[in-house]
Amino acid sequence: MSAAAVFAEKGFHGSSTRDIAERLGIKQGSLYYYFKSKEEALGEVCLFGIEEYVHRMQDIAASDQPFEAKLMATVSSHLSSYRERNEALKVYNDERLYLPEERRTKLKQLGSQYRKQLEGIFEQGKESGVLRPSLDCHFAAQAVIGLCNAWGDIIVRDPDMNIFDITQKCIDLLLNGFAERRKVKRTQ
Amino acid sequence: MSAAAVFAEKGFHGSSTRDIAERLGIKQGSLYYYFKSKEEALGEVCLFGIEEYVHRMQDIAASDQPFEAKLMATVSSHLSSYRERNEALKVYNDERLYLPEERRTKLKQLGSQYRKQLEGIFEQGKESGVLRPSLDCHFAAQAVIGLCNAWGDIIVRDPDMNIFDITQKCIDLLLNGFAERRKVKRTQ
DNA sequence: CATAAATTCTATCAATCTATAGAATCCTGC
DNA sequence: GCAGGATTCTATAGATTGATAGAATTTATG
Repeated sequence: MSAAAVFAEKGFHGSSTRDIAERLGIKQGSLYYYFKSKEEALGEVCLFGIEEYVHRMQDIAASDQPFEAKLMATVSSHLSSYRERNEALKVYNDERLYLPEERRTKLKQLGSQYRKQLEGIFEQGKESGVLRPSLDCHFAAQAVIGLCNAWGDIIVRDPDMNIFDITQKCIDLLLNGFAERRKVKRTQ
Repeated sequence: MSAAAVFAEKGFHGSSTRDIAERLGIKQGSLYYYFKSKEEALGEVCLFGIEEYVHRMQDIAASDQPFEAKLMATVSSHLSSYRERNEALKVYNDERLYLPEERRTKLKQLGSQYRKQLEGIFEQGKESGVLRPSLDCHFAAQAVIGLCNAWGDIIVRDPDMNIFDITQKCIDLLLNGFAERRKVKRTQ
């Protein structure tokens, strides 16, 4: 379903049904064989984008890996999904608020499921002693999502960007921050 | 100029000139006494948003403060600008790409000026020994901007959010990350 | 008050939009 | 090759859009 590409490029209100039909190689009227309305099409694109996204997170959260590996997998999956030009995720991020309330309930549920699972990963990191006990896991999860989406937007517009490099730097920021560590002797 | 509020809520293409006029308390046709076109109105809103934003950064960068204070001021200024419902900044972030190339040159210049000044602040942090010498200042600046915009979007939608709390946590993330520090003895 | 300038209004045009209806075409299985 | 469903087409309705023109009104200035 390649209406996603048009919505991603021009936004929901900026995309006419003619634009979408042209991308699909059919005429405008033929669209309504597939969709009851343009709004329904947006709903399906958003759902497709978030579903793929959530499924990957489910696999990561359920896997038997240490915290660091899960965080790495999360960031890597999130960023590479933009490189693969998964326009649907961008559409979910940018256009879902234009959907009427009834059409957003499923999206909201999936979105908060994703966030909660990411929070769970941070809880695991705390329990294993890798993360500070005082860490606000809700803040942490939102920060990861926000950071990845921001870099995702940059990646989408610059195909020459080195995703592996950015992934590494994001992980490093999330774990260690930018500050210099003082020279230390370990006590244990 | 309160077209900003309409653009921020409904997006550029989702806002009709009638919507904008209604918010201003005038009739649709009267708009064109002020704007040559709807696009020109968007350009002015974007410019207003980024200009205020850049001016604050200029003051911070030029000020005589240590690195940590400048970083704090940057994040604080960025986040509180969303609390003050500076819709124009949101419009700049979300809608500027719908402007034709010629109208975007000034915006691009201001945007990269902001980013460069923020990079300069990180350079200062490196020179003063607070930040790691290996830090990629371009990455760092983009990360700060992305993180603040992501939290800005959340703040705009939830007026009960504690901005001071978020500012603190963002600074803490940027400087120290989420990981636990091992127990250490300082050698110096 | 009178004149001019600034501002807003009404009315309207031409273009574009979403959506529908029914005809035309394509594909599949017998 | 023919029947029938699936898919696409054309044509069009009805609403909304951005923008313009000129009249009406308000505001400022002498």
